[in-house]
Amino acid sequence: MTVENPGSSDAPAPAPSDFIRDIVAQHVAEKRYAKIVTRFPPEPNGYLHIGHAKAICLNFGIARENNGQCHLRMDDTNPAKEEVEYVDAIIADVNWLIAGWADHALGFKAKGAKPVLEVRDGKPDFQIGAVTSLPGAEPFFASDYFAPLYDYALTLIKKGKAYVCDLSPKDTDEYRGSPDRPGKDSPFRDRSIADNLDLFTRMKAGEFPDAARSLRAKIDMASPNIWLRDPLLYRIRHVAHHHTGNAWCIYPLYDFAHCLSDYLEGVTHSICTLEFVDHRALYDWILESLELPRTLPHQYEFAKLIPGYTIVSKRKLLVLVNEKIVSGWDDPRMPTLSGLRRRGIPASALRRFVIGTGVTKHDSLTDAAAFEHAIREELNTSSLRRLAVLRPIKVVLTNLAPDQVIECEATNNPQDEIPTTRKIALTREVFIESDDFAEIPPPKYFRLKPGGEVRLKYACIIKLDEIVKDAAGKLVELRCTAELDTRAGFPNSTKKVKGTIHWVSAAQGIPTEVRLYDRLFNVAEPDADGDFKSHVNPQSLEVVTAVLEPSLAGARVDDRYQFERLGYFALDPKDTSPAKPVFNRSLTLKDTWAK
RNA sequence: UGCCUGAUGGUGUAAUGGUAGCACAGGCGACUUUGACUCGCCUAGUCAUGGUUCGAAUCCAUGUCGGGCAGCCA
Repeated sequence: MTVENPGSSDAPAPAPSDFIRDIVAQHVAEKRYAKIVTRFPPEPNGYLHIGHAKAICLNFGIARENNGQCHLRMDDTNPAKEEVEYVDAIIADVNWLIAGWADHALGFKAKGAKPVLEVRDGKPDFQIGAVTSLPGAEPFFASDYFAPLYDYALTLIKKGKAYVCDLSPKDTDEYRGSPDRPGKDSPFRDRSIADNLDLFTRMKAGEFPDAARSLRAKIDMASPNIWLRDPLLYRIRHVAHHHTGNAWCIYPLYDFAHCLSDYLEGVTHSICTLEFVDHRALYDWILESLELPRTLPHQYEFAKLIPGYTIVSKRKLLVLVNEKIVSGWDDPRMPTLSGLRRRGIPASALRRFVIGTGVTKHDSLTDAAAFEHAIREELNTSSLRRLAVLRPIKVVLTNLAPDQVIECEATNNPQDEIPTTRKIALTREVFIESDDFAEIPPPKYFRLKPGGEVRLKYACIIKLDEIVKDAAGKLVELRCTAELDTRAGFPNSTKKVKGTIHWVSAAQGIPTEVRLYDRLFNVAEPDADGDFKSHVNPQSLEVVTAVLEPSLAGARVDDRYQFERLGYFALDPKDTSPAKPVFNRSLTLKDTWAK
């Protein structure tokens, strides 16, 4: 996935400055690079989540702001964990998240384009095929570089900087020492270059079983930095790879593959999270040891986003999926991009949030309220107001004839500069929210109560006359009088009552199902005690019956709605059918009364 | 007890030797045919101790506390 940035009159909004952007800006001022190139390199072993959104916005954002390019690259060097399903999901998620930036040309390369190995100054060099814009574009794959990577390994061996080691995984561990105790040299460390070349070639040829041998960098077994204690570069794995099939039985490890993939793609700024700080010395060592002809990339690290009330570890999210605690990776309660998308969260809100958290070098827990605020800010301006009643109770307006229909005008979005309206029908029988009636009201209850008055939004004020119950004492209906002269345009239209509630005509409403989501966990740091499963919020999903105003029959998956006084809702893209719309609640409205 | 790295209101951040600011959250009030939105006001902070300096969140020293690193994972 790479696309040249053609520049645009629609310049990106000024991004808040941060220490990485400051570094890039300085490099641009120095004209250190011909073009700024970044990359977003997920391993396709799971779905992208909100933490990745930050890395995506950072990398694609920096490229965009500097007229550069950002590559979506599958960091697929471990075939045992990776699947095509994940590759496809990652592509879809990235496309969704940066869709609003697509005109700025980011990240995909021409379909089928492969890097081309060249020789420059007697050394192997590498050129990416032409980059292009969508459609038909595809992401980069680290596995596309297996051949040149193998050649670089050979070069390292020839320089005496790498050797084939026969130590078992267990012994390798043993020899590595510990943080406060130096390691000791492998007995195979001083093999001749010829032997190493022979052995490594045979490793590639498949002569040895898994883990029988490995290729290691020859650095320093006593280094205080553990990652410099002769780290493994290649391991033997007789397993098919999702992208390269059975072409290889040796696979490079992250540290070897990553820096060289960056180099091959012409990446200038390789931005990753803090846990790789210790790896930077190795990143540089490999690149420098190879004495490469072109400008080298450099690694910069930032603190990952840790949102409250959820978990983002792929391994643990997988547990939620496998143990069916959620319905799948795209369950609307999941912090995955696909889950958030299905829940109805706009990509723009996610971008607004992650950009707003800033970029620093210290870990921090981000308040869930900050995310919710970003979502409401987006949705408040863009969503269509509609009336929908959850857990309905029936109200009979006794002074209306059974077939009487009173047309009322409702505003579609009061935030619009010139708001449009639609017609809704007031009929003798309507539904109201059961929460909007209390037989024994708490203090300061503004809604419907015995002897009380309340306004039906966009219609008129009603007065409660009688509460009808069945033999068992269960509420059957509320009998009220409609004060028709309090409608808009009538003499008493300005009459004030404390409460205004929403409603839907019983005759015209659409009965359906609405899914109410809440936080998946009931504590801010679910895994603080290592037992996240015990903190799952049992009320994170509630399915309720609802009645929707008739215009919602034409609801579209891409539209966002605010059910007035309830929150923001969107059609569930999976479970909605023409016969039955299913709405997901993306988020409630802010509710100061609930406190 | 090795190496790396960090510390600013409750939370997230800005200030790059010169008035500690912004946002979220919280509180009070105004407005309101959404207890929403919007608007106004308020609460609250530089880890500690020294030093350099006319002046320190920023530079230096020491300490304290936190995070990361010992996969043939990324």
